[in-house]
Amino acid sequence: MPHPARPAAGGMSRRSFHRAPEAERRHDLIEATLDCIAEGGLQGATVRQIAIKAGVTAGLIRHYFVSKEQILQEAYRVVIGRLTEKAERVAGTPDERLRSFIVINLTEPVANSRSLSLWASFISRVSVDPALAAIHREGYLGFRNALEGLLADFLASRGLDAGPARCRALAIAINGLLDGLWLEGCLAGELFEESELVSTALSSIEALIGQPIAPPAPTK
Amino acid sequence: MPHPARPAAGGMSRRSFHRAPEAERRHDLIEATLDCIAEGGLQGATVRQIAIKAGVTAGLIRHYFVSKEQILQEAYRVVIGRLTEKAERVAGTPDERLRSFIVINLTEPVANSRSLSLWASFISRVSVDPALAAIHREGYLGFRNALEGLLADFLASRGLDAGPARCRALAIAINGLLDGLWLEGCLAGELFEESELVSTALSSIEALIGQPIAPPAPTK
DNA sequence: GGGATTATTATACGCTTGAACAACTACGCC
DNA sequence: GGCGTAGTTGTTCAAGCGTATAATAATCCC
Repeated sequence: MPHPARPAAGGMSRRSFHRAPEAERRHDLIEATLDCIAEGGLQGATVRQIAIKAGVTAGLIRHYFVSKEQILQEAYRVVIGRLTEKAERVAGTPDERLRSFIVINLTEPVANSRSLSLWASFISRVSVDPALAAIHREGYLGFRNALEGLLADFLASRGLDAGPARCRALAIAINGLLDGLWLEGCLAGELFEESELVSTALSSIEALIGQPIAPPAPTK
Repeated sequence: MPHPARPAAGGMSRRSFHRAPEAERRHDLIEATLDCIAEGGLQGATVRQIAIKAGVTAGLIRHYFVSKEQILQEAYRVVIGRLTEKAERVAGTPDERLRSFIVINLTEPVANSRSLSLWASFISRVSVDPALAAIHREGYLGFRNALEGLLADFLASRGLDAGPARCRALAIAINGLLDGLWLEGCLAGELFEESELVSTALSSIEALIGQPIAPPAPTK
C-alpha cells in the first residue's frame, strides 16, 4: 500500500506518496489515459482525469510527458501495438499460422468493445493530426504486410500462384473482411453466438482463397 | 446577401443579421457541426466554433437546440442517414440491386475520409452515450436488413437456398467485407487504384456466394 | 543518520468551454 | 406604417482546461 495515510496529527500537511520507478510510472499513466479514453472518449482524457485514475496529481503528468499531446501519442502506440503484436507472432505450419492470425484478430483481447472505443477515438484524429497519422501508418502497414506474408507462404505450400499481384489482391480482400468482422464483433458482440464470427471468417476466407485451411494439430 | 453591413454612422451598434426559416437554420447549424467534427473531431465541435462556421453567434445554437448534446445527436442521425439512405433505395433486377449496393458503399460520397472522420468520432462515443447508442442501433439494423433482403432476392432468383440461416451467414460475411473495404478505402484511399476496391468487393462477394453477379444493363 | 537529489504535491494563471440572459433588430401582421 | 413577437446578438458567469512553478516528501548515497 503506497499510501500510509496522512501524518499523525497537527496542522495541514501534504499527502504522503509513493515514488515509483520511471518505467512503471509511465506505464501506469498511459494505462490510466487509455482507461479515460475508453470511458469518455478523447474528451474524457483530461490531464486531471488521467491523474485521478492513476492515483496521482495532475502536475506529475507534465513531469513525464512534455505535453498532453505526447502522452496521447504514446498511448496510441500502445493501442496499435496491442492490436497487432500477437497477430505478428504466430507460429507453426502455413495453415496453422494463417488460422491463428484469423482467430487472434477476432477473439479477446483484440476484439472487444474497449478496443474499438480506443481505436475509434484515435482514428477520428488520424486524418487531422500528422503525428498520429505517422503512428497509424507504421502500425497498419506492418499488419498488412504480415498478412500478405502469411498468404504467400500458404499459397506456396500448396504449389499455387503466390505472385505479388495475387497476394496483394487476396490480402486486400481478407484484410477488409477481418477488419469488418472485427468491427461488427466489437460493436455488437451480443448479436453473435460464441465463435460465430471466427467460423464465418474461416469459411469465408477459404472461399476467397479457394482452398481449405487445415485445422490445428491436436494439442496432446 | 444577407449581411447589408453595419448601420450608416453613429455609435456602436449590433451586427445586421438575416432571419432564416427554422428548417434552413437548423440544417445549416447541423452542417456546420459536421464540418467542425470532420476538421477537429468532437473536441473541435465547440458551440463557438460551430457558430463561427455557420456565420452566427454562439447564443443562437441554444435557441434551436436545448443543449450541445442534442445538436450532436441530430448530427449523428444525419451522418448515419447519409451512409445508408442511398444503399437502401437501389432498384432493378436482383443482380443490379446487389451490384448497386456494393458500388454505392465503396464510392463517393459514402466512401471518403470525411465520412470516416465523422463516423469514427461518433462511434467512439456510442459505447458511452446511451442516446447515441440508440441512434446507432437503429441505423445499423436497417442497413443489415437491407443487405439480407437483397441477398434473399438474389439467391431466390437463381433458385438457390434462400433460407434465413443461409442469408444471415452470408449477410454477416458480406457486411463485414463491405465495412472493412470501406474502412480501408476511407483510411488510405491513395493506396488503391481507381475502382480497385469495387472490383475486389465484387469478385470477393461472387466467391462467397458462389455465383456471378450479372453486370448492369447498358444504359442507352 | 544526514544532506543532496528529484519525484511528487499543491497552488496559481490565463484561457476556453457550455450555458444563461438581457438587449436589440428583423419580419409578420393589421 | 407602426406595433408585437421572436429570432439573433453580445455579454457575462462559473467550471474546467493545459500549463507553469514553488513547496515538500521520499529515496539515494556516503
